[in-house]
Amino acid sequence: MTTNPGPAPDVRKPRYHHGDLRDALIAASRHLLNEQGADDFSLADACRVAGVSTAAPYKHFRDKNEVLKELIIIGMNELRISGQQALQSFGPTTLAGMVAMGQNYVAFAKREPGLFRLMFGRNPVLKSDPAVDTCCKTCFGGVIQSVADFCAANRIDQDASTIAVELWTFVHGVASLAIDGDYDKVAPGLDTDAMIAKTSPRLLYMDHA
Amino acid sequence: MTTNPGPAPDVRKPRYHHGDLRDALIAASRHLLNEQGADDFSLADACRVAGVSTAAPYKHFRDKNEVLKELIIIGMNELRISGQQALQSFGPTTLAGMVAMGQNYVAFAKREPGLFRLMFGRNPVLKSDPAVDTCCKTCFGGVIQSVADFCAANRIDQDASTIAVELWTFVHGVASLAIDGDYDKVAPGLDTDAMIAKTSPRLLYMDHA
DNA sequence: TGTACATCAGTGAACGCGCGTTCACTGATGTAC
DNA sequence: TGTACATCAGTGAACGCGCGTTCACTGATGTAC
Repeated sequence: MTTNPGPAPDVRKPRYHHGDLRDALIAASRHLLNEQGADDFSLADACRVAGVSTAAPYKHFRDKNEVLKELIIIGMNELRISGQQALQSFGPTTLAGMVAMGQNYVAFAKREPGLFRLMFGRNPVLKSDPAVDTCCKTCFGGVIQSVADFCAANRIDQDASTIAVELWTFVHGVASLAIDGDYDKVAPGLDTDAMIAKTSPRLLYMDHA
Repeated sequence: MTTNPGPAPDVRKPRYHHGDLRDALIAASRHLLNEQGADDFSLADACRVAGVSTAAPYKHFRDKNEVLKELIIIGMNELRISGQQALQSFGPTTLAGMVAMGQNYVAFAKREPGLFRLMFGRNPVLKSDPAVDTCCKTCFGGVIQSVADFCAANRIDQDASTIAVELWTFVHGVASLAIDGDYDKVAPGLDTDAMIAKTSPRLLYMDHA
């Protein structure tokens, strides 16, 4: 705001008050989650990355699960929004838009494999949280609505939510096998974007259109 | 063999020598894996189930990873064999056979979710083991060969291994979303067998046959 | 058939480790006067 | 503008816990004589 803001506080030197530890811990946790896997993640590691003591998080989060819950919500929102953007960029009722949304799903998983596994892995304690639950349903519901719109616009005479679940299932399979390294065993270097583009028309009953 | 074998050793009473601890530990580990999740599995738990001290496994396995590796190999073999059986029971080049193989894959995952996640989850240390690697490739390769045979017999003019990977991807997506409870959020009570039966013809280019 | 002995599958106690969480504390910051 | 004080985000030491693994041992079993 001012032209001469004075000497900025030296950010390199650790200060007693971090200033934005909450966000820093979320960022550190997210980074570690993706870097070293969802199973091995420890809050203590995140503290080390953020440069604070292991007791510091408890000033901002009730416990470790609160951090993980927030990460799930953040991830679900980002996945939903980026999916909608991918869809809109090609037109919400176009095959290309559907393909882009699927490719975006897999790109997200590849970019943030640990976060993706946290979001979709079995974890009843985290997923039964009302805020998390709502967020997941909003994300998945958005996909289904998009496919429903597509079906209506393209006069596809099938139950839209059935097709949506099938499409979701397929791209989720792609994402899972890709980030878990299972494709490497039998189809190394597989072009998952191409596979999604090739498969989507069949799943959407547009193979012979 | 004898008509009067004499008093059998009381199996209920724990003996000093277990007799078949190796198999018992594998069985206990498998049970716990499926019961309480792959992430939380501990060898100490398996020892408790088997009724031995936590040092006992080291007479039969080098370390915990050796147990997990063996479980992956066992699971992969069972999955491969049961898949072939499902296929054969309907005829190896029939659509019904393909569907049955896919349904068998998902049934396996639902029956043994922990083992399934261990088999397919990211775990470079375990999966880089030569025996495990070979076993995985044999299992996946068998599926691809089966789909190739199907394509050849049904004069499907597409690359068989591409179709095989697509089919595998889809059923893997079904299995993952089912056992991780993600379907529950948006499609509770989903009939996954029906979905596989409904989707397979499209994936196999037999929709309008 | 009975005895001495080698084998080795089990024990149980101990180790070091890293974790999540708690606790009394400390010191930087903002505000009231 | 300067000072007293409340606030509260941080510290660091400690806790209990369960884990994987090692170790010297023990006792059941099979075999040689």
